[in-house]
Amino acid sequence: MAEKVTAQMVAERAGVSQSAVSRVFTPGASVSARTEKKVREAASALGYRPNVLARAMVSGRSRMIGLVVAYLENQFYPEVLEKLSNALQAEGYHILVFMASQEAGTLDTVVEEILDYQVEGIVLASVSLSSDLASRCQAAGVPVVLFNRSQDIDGISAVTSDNFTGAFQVGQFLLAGEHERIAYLAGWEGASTQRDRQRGFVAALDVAGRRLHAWEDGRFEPSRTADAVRIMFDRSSRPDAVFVAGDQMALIAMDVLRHELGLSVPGDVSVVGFDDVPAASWLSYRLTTVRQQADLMVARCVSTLLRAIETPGAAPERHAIEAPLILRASARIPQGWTQ
Amino acid sequence: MAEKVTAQMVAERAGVSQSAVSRVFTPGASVSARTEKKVREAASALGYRPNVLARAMVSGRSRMIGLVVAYLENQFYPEVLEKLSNALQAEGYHILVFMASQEAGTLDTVVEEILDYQVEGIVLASVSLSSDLASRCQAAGVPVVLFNRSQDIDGISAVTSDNFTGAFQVGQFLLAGEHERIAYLAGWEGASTQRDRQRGFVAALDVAGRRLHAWEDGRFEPSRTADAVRIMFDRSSRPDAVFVAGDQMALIAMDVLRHELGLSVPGDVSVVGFDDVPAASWLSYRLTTVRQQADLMVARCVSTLLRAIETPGAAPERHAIEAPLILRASARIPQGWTQ
DNA sequence: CGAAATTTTGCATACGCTTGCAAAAAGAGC
DNA sequence: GCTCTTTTTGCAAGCGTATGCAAAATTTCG
Repeated sequence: MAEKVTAQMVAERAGVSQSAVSRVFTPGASVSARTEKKVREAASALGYRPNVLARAMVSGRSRMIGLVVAYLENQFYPEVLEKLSNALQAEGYHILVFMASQEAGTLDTVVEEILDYQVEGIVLASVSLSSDLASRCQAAGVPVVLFNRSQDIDGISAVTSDNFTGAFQVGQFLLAGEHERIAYLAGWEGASTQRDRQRGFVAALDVAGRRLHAWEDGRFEPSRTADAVRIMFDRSSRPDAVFVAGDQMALIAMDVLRHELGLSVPGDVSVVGFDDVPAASWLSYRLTTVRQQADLMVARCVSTLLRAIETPGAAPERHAIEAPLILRASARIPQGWTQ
Repeated sequence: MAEKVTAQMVAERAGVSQSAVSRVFTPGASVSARTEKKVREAASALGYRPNVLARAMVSGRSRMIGLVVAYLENQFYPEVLEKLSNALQAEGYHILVFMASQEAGTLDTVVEEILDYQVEGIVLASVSLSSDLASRCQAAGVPVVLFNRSQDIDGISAVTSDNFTGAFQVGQFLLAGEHERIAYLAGWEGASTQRDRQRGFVAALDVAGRRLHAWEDGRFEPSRTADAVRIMFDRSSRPDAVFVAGDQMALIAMDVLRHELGLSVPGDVSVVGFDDVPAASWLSYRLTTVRQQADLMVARCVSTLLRAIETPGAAPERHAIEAPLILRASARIPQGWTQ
C-alpha cells in the first residue's frame, strides 16, 4: 500500500515550501499564478488531497456537523436526512450520525461523543435537550439547532413546522365537514410537536364552541397506536372524524379501522394526519394530511446553523415553517372548501 | 465561552505530565493507580475529554466509518442505517454519511471526499464501485465493504442476502401454487441484487420446464414501476402471478393492480416481493415477500469491516445471508406448503 | 538489605496542516 | 534607474494528542 501523500511531498516535487502548497488549497490565500500551477501539477501527479483532520486541528474547522436522530422508522426522517445531507454537502460539510435510543440518559452520552469529534454544529432531530446539555454545547462553542422540536432554552435555535396553525386548519376543516364526533389521537406527550398540534386542533374546536369527543394516546408507537384506535372506537358513539398527530400513526389507524373494525374511511370516519410522508399518497391510503415542507425546513435549518457557525455571537433563531393541508381521500371534503 | 480544555491543562492540575494524562485515557497503557486517580479527578473537574481528531492525527485511527447511500426512499435503508450506526457505535465508531446521487461521476467525488476525512473504513450501500476507485481505496489503506451489492473486484468485501436462493424459493412457491402465467417485474439492471434475483427466479421456473410469461422493468423507480405494471397487465392474457424485485415496487404494483386496474390480490394475481420492509406487513398489503435479514447483514458487515481494519492484509470476504420467504396474504398459498 | 527485574513516568518528537510575521520579489510612479 | 508600495514566499510556531526511549520509582526476591 502506498504511503499517504502529504503537503510536504508535494512541496518538494514542486520546488516550493509546504506553506505554498497549503495556500494553493486554501481559498482566498495569496499565491502567484506560477506557483499555483507548479503546485497543482505536482499535487495531481502525486494524487495529493489535503487531510481534513489535520486541517481541522489547526483551523478549528472540522467541516463536520453532528446529527442526532432518535428513530428512522418514521418515513419523515429518512427524507430529512437525505435532504440535510445534500444541503450540507453542497456547503462543504458532512454529517456525522448518532442514533439516540429513547432512553433518558442516552442523549447526554451521545452529545458528549459528538463534541469529542469537534463538530462545528449539531442538529438534533426530534430530540429534546436538557438545559444543562445545551449550556455544555455553548461552552464548547458549538451551535445547536433543534429540528422538529422547539424548546425554550437560551441560545438554542429551532426549526419546526407551524404545528399550531397546521393543526388549527385541520380543526376548521373537520368542522366545516360537519363532523359530529371529532377525536384526537395523540403522539408522545414529551414532544413539542405533539403538544403544539393538539393545542392548535383544540383551539379550532374551541372557537366553534366544540370539544374533543375522544382522546387517546398512541405515543408515536405502532402497537400502542393500534390499541388506542381499538379503544377509541369500541364504544357506542364512536368518532366520525379523527385527527392523528402523525402520519405513521394515521396510516396504522386507517388500517385498523378498515381491516380490523370493518369501517369505511372516509365513509364512516374521516382521518387526517400530519407530516405527509411518502406513504400518505399511496393509493391504498390517499391520506389527507398536513404537509411538513421538508425542503424548506432543511434549508432553514442549514442557514440557521451556518449563520451560527460564522457568527459566534448570533442570537438564536426560531423558525416555524408553514404547513399546508393536503387534501386527499381519507376525509370528507366540505362543500365549496377551498384553500 | 470557555476555552477548550486540553490534556495539558489536566496534567498541570493533577501535577503530572501530559503523557500521563494521555495514558490514563488510552486503554492498555501503563499507569499507576495513584496517578490514574489524580488524573481522573482533575479531568472530571475540568470536564476534559480527549479530542478525537487530535488523537486520529497521531494514531491514524479516526474512529469514523464512511457510509455512502444512494437513496433513502426505500424503507430498507433507513432500517439498515439505524442498525449499522448502532452496531458501530457499540464498537466505538461513528458514521460519516455521504449521499451519492445516481449520476455516474458522483461516486468518485464522494469517495474522494470520504477519504479526505481519514475514515478507517467505507461501507457502500447499494452502490457499485469501479475497479479504479476500489484500488484507490486500497492504496489509501481503507477497507471497503459493499452492502447489498456484490461485485467481482479484487480485495473488495461484500455482504448481501442470498438473492439467488431467495428468488429461487419464490419460483418454487409460485409454481407449487399452480400459477399459469408467471411474470417478473425487474429492478434496475445495473444492480447485482436485481440480476441475482432474476437469475434465481428464472432458474426455478427452468427446473420445471417453464418460462416467464411476462417481463417488465421498473428500475426500482416508483413511476416507472406503475407504468411497467400497466403495460404488463394490459393484454389479453395477463399474468396470474408476479414476482417483484423489491418491496417498494411490489407495494406500488399492488396498489396499481387493486385500485387502478380493479384486480384482486391475491384473487386474480399473486404478488411476491423482496426485502420485507416495514410496510410489507401493514394490513393494507400483507405482502408475501423474501426477508432480507437486516440484523444479520449488518452484523456481518460490521465484523467484516472491523476485521479488515485490524488485519490490513486480510482477504476479502463475501457473505450471502439466508433470505427466508415470509408468507402473508398477497399470494395464493399452495396446499400443504411448509417451509 | 541490596541488586536485579519490573513498572511507571516525563521528555521530546511526530502527525499534517494553517497562519502570523518578516524577508524577498514584483510593480508603480517619476 | 531608483524609491515606495504591494504582492508573494518561506520560516517557524503551533493545534491536541500518542508513543519510543531512557530515567526514575517501585517491586521482587535471594
